[in-house]
Amino acid sequence: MIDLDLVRKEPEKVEANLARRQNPKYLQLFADARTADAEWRASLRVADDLRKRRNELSRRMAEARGQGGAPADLVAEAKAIPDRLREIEARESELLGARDALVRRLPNLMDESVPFGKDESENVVVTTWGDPAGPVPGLQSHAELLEALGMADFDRAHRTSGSGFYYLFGPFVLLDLALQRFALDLLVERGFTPVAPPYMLRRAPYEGVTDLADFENVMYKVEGEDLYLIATSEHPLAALHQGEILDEDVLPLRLAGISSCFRKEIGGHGVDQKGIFRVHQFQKVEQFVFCRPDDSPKLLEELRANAEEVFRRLRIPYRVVNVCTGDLGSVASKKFDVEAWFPRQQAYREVVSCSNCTDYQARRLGIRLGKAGRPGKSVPHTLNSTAVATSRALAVILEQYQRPDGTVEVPAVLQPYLGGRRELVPETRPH
RNA sequence: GCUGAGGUAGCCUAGUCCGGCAAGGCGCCAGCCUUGAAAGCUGGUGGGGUCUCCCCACGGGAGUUCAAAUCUCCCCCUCAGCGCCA
Repeated sequence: MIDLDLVRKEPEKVEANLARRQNPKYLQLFADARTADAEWRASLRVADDLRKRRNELSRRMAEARGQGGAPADLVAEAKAIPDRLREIEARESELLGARDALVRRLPNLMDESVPFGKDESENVVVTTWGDPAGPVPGLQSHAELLEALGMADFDRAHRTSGSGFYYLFGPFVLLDLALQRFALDLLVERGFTPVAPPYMLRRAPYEGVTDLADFENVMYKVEGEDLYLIATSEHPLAALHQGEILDEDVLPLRLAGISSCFRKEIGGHGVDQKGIFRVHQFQKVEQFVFCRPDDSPKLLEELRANAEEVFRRLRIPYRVVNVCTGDLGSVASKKFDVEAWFPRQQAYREVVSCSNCTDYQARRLGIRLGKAGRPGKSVPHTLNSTAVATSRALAVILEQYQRPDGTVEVPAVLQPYLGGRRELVPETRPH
């Protein structure tokens, strides 16, 4: 949620920022929000005047209580107020509800360095690392390869759970765990605290952290409970300090979340239909930060550097793009994507998303900055970035480290986590 | 799941039985005092507005009433005990 005070005091600035999104619906939303706010404030004055009169009369009647009672005309006036007030207050709360609903739907204000563009094709490449290999004849898709290795079963998973699910087996499961532990160790080395969060959240905190428009499309709801499966550990990490006052002196808080992630909407199909690239469930190690407002640009670079380091150590070629105005979601103020090179597809595909959400999530979650136990008026900033999502990273490893004979080299940095195992070779499962 | 106790400002608490301007403490801020600090003293310390004044705010909502933290109803959450359980 953006700062209502800013909407009132510097509407031109907010409007200009929203205009860069090139989506007329936001400008309309903004205009509607301002109108609703003005109407609510006008209505509030009328109600305030009436409440003032009621309080006056009420006070005088209390004073007159022991002295023969209040004059009849006062009583008559007082008795007439509640009905009128009920009507005005109903209108007032309706206007306030409408105002809040509109304001909450406004997207975050974008950082000035976000490049102007219409969609993801206009994201701006800011860094490239490694050599993107040319086409390799006979290179198998990660799904085919996994099945040939005997380390995944997609058909049975589709039967038991539907498409977008998978069974993994044997050493590949250990590789998944190795990747998580590798990323987590890297973050711990850099001052992050590992966090194992709840995998389900109530709706109220969830509304604080996500784009509400996406909510119903993405979230799995637990039937009969006010609980939703998390789409990323970013969400419970952000909600960790819901309603609290964070002491400036303890910031920044660097958290490394580790969890399974659950998503209903998994996007397009085609080349990814089978496999682990687009799935309903995957593991992710996530970086999350609460910080002072001034520090968030610097921390965005820090998170991005950590994410890049994961892929450098894995020796996976990648590039980083600065996500343009037309492709930026509604929560982030600025976002980098790290895109790994998938040789079979001859394309860079997103493996990391690294965002500065400024005060947008924190304000919705009712988190305030404070000092020495005293609440202040400002709101901390939050940032998040993938360290590694194992589904995507494993998919790219299977393409990059695949050998012509159908075996797979284990990336050097992961070997210590696998007891020194250096390759994946076909296995016969006893079932 | 059952039973019980709770939810009041940044924190802790009183007020609820019996309706009438939300009291006190801690912490924090400012001033005085001091070589400096502590202590002490004085004042301030939720949100909003048409800002010497007024309105709102006691978990949320509805109701009764001239008037609700207080009475009635519904709901939410937390804790404790019991039950179940990897």
